[in-house]
Amino acid sequence: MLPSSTVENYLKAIFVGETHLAAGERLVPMGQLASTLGIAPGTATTMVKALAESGLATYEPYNGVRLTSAGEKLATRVLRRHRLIELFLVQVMGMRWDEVHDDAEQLEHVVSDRLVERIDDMLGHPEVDPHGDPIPTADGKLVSPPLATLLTCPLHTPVTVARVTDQDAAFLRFIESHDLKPGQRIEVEARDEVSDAVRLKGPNDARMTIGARAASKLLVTAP
Amino acid sequence: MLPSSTVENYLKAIFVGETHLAAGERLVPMGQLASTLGIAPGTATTMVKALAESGLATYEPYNGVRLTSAGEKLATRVLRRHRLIELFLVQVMGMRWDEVHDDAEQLEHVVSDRLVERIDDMLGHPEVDPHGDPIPTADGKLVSPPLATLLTCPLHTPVTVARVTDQDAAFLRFIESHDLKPGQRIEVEARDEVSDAVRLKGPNDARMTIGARAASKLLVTAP
DNA sequence: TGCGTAATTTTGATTAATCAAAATTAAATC
DNA sequence: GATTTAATTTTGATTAATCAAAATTACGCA
Repeated sequence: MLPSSTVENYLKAIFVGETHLAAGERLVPMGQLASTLGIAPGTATTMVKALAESGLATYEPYNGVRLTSAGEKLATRVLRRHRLIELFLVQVMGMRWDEVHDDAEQLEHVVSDRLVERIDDMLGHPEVDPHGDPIPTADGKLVSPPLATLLTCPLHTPVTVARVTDQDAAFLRFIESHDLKPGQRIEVEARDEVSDAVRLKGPNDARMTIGARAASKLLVTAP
Repeated sequence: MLPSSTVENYLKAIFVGETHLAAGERLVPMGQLASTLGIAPGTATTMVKALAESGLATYEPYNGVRLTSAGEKLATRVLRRHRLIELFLVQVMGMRWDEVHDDAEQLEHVVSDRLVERIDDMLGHPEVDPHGDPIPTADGKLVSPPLATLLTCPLHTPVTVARVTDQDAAFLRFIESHDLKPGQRIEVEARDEVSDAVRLKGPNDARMTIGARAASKLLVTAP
């Protein structure tokens, strides 16, 4: 029984939910799952029980859900397709990086393995998508090196933007227009708790100040 | 309310069903619709009533179904996407013409208008897909010049293969391996009712004999 | 013109995915 | 520790799409 688009979306959401878990936590809460999928809480409960029934997830009532290795395998397959498609749409189809997410969200559920591998070949087996998100290998392996954010990296030290963890189009356009896309060398000059702000020196020594919430979405390579 | 994949498939099936109708007929019979969609007859009846309800089709109980102009418009949009995608998969992705149908069948329901138009631009606004099927324009116009088949074209007269009206992979590979793809110049040398056979002279003066059923699937431009 | 066959429609059920709202459980506060 | 609050689960319904099998209608033919 191959998974429906709905099941694939649940698996993906649980998978990324797990990666956002605080250290030590092991289960994604139902409420979070429901809200990232935009469904009613009761629906999530019902569906997760079904996932557990078919061996794709482990469900602990009132505590949350976690993927089994079978579930993880499927989830990384979906992520692989999604990220390869995003990169394909940018590199080959000439679309902007802020407009490919929705298309990829649909296409990821219908592209054949044959087509995905053609895309992978055509792109030269890339390791990351346009946002810097790592692309799982065909056999489900996903390496995501631990990265600092602009809130945690050292001050006055050049770092390279590696990843932008927000797919919102307006945010992505902001990042692009301020030369903060993955690959750019930047430096944090100051952080201020009170004003909730982070001052940066971008490429060409451009100065800018962004909010802490935005800063936390920019991942950079340690020094 | 945008149409579901299922509705799009019904519209497409009715549309092509209409084109296969004998001259003078106006309605696609339910049985035919059900069998091309691979569903039970009762299901087709139920669904077609719903299509009529939403103004996409005209339904005459016991007689059949026909698209309204609204239904036709949607059907040609789906056909446009399908055919552009098939050509894209062959031309850009380097897939074989006999393996693109199934992918296109899925992709046609999820590609955005933006992506379709990118594909159309990239291909230079093509008029036909790899099988010679005409591609509807963005505003729903579809011109399909009346073509002869290898059963109806004049004997001993060079003609050009224009269209292959069967998506079966094995059949398409046969056509390709005998140099009978759209664009090739060929000539019918003889037809025999009794043996149900058609003798052809292909490119490079290659001789071959094919069955009438196969011959009827090869459309050619009048002399 | 009536009868049998074939096509079509109805009927009753099923599955997947969903919601709203009620009921329950766990956590947090006092 | 008792009580309020927040999260979660249950319950009862709904919608889209489907099937199998029974009932009906139309059509060809003798």
